[in-house]
Amino acid sequence: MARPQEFDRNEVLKAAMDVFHQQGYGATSVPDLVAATHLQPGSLYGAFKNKKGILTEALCLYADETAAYINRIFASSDTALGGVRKFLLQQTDVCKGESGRYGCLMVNTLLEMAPQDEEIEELLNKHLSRMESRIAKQLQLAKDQGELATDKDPKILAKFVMTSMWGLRVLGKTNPPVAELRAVIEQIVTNLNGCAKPGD
Amino acid sequence: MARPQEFDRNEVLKAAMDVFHQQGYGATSVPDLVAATHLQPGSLYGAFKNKKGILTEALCLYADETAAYINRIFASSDTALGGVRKFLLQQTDVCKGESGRYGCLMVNTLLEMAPQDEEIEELLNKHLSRMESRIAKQLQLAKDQGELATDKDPKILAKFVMTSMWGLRVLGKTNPPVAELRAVIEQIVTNLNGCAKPGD
DNA sequence: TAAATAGTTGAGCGATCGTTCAACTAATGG
DNA sequence: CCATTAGTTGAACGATCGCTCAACTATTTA
Repeated sequence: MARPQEFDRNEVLKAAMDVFHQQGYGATSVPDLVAATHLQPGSLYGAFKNKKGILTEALCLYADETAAYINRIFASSDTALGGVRKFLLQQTDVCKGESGRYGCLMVNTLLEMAPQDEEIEELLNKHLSRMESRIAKQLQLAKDQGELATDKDPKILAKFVMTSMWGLRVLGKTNPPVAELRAVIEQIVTNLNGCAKPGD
Repeated sequence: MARPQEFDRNEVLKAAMDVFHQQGYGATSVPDLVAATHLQPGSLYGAFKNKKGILTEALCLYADETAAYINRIFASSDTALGGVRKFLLQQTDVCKGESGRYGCLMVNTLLEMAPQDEEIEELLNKHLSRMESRIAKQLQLAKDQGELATDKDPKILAKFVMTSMWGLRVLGKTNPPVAELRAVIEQIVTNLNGCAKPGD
């Protein structure tokens, strides 16, 4: 085995992820990453091949964290449809304030790099569609349990939820008053409620 | 007056705007701009001060074109609310295909540069809120003409329309099948229809 | 404990970045 | 028609970019 690595790979990735999240990929220099991770260029390149390799793994970490976040929300909801509603309502906190101004790392990176960088584009589409599938699954569950009107398509609704969330992430970038953010989200949730089975 | 400029300032800006739109600000080099505008660095810097100056004016041009586009749609609609509906439905064409993958220059730039670059952030917020005001004005008109339920706030609805549009621009980046794009837009328009005065 | 292996260090590489400017060119004004 | 003014040119500047690698260090194996 010889000499072992002195750093925790996940800690390093978390630090790199934060820098990419706050500054974007292009605006983040290798010296920035060196400062954030406390690793010298050689170690960084030894562990991740190159700058894009660091981004790739940081995106996977971010996607995993997001997936875990969604699962937590769905798990803590009384009804299936209520879980999706809760997810949207939680976007108030996600999008408000200083953290809201950093937006979503996946959306930021998609807009910065696609369609120029096909590799990153493909990776992001994979992560995003995984997220969409999780929401679609939840909506299918809602439908199975009779919470959703029978003429609604969970897959389309999941796409709508994703699209709404993306829009909210952009809205968060404009540093809006929390009241406005909440009002827009309520408008979106109203739409979702309109898809519920009449009488519920 | 001495020697006159040999180039058409608007043509040059249009060319620069296209490059920024397709590649993003950071990924666009000055040689890229030189190639696209057919101006030498000296002329470019003489006319626009620096790279960011070019972006600034390109953003203004883009915002003006967008404003003109919205006005055209609103002017060609029978009813006020129908204009907003038409605007959303038109996003199918805006977001689909190759051009859809370039997204919205304003959203792209906002996500790339804010909150790091406060100057660009402020400029974009100005352009975007001008657009939002135009939509709010149209929705107020709809309300005045009794097309909108009396408990609806045109300003909030305008924010909702903007947010939906941003989400759709991100969706366009993922290169979705046109049918999916249309289905999501229909879901959004359904929401807007739910705000119409009952019985219309 | 010596040889082998793997990780760390940071100076420095070539390439490219945004920008400048001296030389040149074309118009205007006296 | 020459001096003045303004625009164009493109080579070249210093800064910074992403990245490499020889020297060094720590750990394992024989």
